[in-house]
Amino acid sequence: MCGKRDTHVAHGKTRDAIIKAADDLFYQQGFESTSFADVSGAVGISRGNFYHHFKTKDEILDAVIERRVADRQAMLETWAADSAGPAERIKCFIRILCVNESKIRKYGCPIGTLSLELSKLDHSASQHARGLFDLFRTWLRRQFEDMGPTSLKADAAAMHILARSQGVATLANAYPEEDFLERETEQMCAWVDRIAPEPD
Amino acid sequence: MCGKRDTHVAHGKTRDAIIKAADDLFYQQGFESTSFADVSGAVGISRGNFYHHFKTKDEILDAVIERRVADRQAMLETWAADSAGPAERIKCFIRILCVNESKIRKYGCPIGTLSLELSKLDHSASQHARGLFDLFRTWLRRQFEDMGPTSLKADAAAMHILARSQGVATLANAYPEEDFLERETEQMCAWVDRIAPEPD
DNA sequence: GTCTATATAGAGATAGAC
DNA sequence: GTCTATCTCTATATAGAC
Repeated sequence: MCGKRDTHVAHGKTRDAIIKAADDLFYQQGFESTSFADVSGAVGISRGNFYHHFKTKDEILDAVIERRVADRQAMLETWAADSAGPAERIKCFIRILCVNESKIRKYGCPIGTLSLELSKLDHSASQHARGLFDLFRTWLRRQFEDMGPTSLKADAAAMHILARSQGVATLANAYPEEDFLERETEQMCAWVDRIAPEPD
Repeated sequence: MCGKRDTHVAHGKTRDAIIKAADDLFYQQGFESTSFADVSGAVGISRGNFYHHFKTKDEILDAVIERRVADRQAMLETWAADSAGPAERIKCFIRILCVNESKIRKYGCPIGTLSLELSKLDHSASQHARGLFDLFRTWLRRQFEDMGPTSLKADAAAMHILARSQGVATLANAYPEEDFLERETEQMCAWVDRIAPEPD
């Protein structure tokens, strides 16, 4: 109809500000321990105003997940556009651990920690949050497929890289003082090179 | 003085029952979202009685962590006693993922999820909880040392195995339907064999 | 040691004025 | 669209009887 904007609701600066603030706070403090007061305080609006934009806390959560999906999707597209081959693209993924090192040390992985928290809360948005993993899984699988025949199935390789990234993030959070994050990412990159078939 | 019991307070069946119930609930629901009502309900006592045993919620948390430490320590000692060489012992560690598969799928790793939650809550018991990781890290390091000269430093190898276990647990929680847990643990065992020096 | 109140604070959520 | 005021529920924690 009016071009670019295909998503249902995107109106309002305040709404976007709420989502942005909630995104940060959910990451830093966790979903459950972040209150409306925290978010509205961060945005600089009253608690009452809140409910004009979101009827429930779960609605904000959904919006935050959507925001994260859009953000990561854009990131993946950038890598796909910028990098030479599939191996190099996969290494881009691995290196976000280094790029976001300080945040990961403080708060862990934004996707993994949210997934675990919602799982424990037995929250209905658990599946929605898993879509974030799906995004990376599918993208990684695609890259491994593009590599040609590898020793491991493309999806298994994708899950392997995902799992190792998650583990590194969790331990980097528990042991923030280590240089272990860099060491592990290098090992992971070496692993990618090892399973990649030699170029003709 | 009276032999075995060297820890300060161990009196009381009710106290132990509270710790046990809290341990389970903290694992299943998370620390923050577990209320006194939940725990006292599970034990079958009144909320008021609670405060005769624990003055604050943080005190229960400390007791739960202590309980987990003791439990894991006993487990490690069993493996050290039962298994032939260091490589076999390390594989015992790796295989707890399989042994506890159904719980891990539902709730993740009890150590990793607690560590991440307390980290996000910026909770003072965060360091205490890291002691659980330390336990495994030190034990694993010891096993790698006992292997003789390996391609990786013993502590780096220990952290590597810890990280991969954490990652597998997180993804197994997000994707409970996969047989990916088994595949990954086999890969990890193969990795251990690969870095182990050949027996003379 | 266990119970029944109760105090207090904070959460999510609503109503209605501007 | 934003505000203040308020409702309701639940959480941790306390007091005091048995």
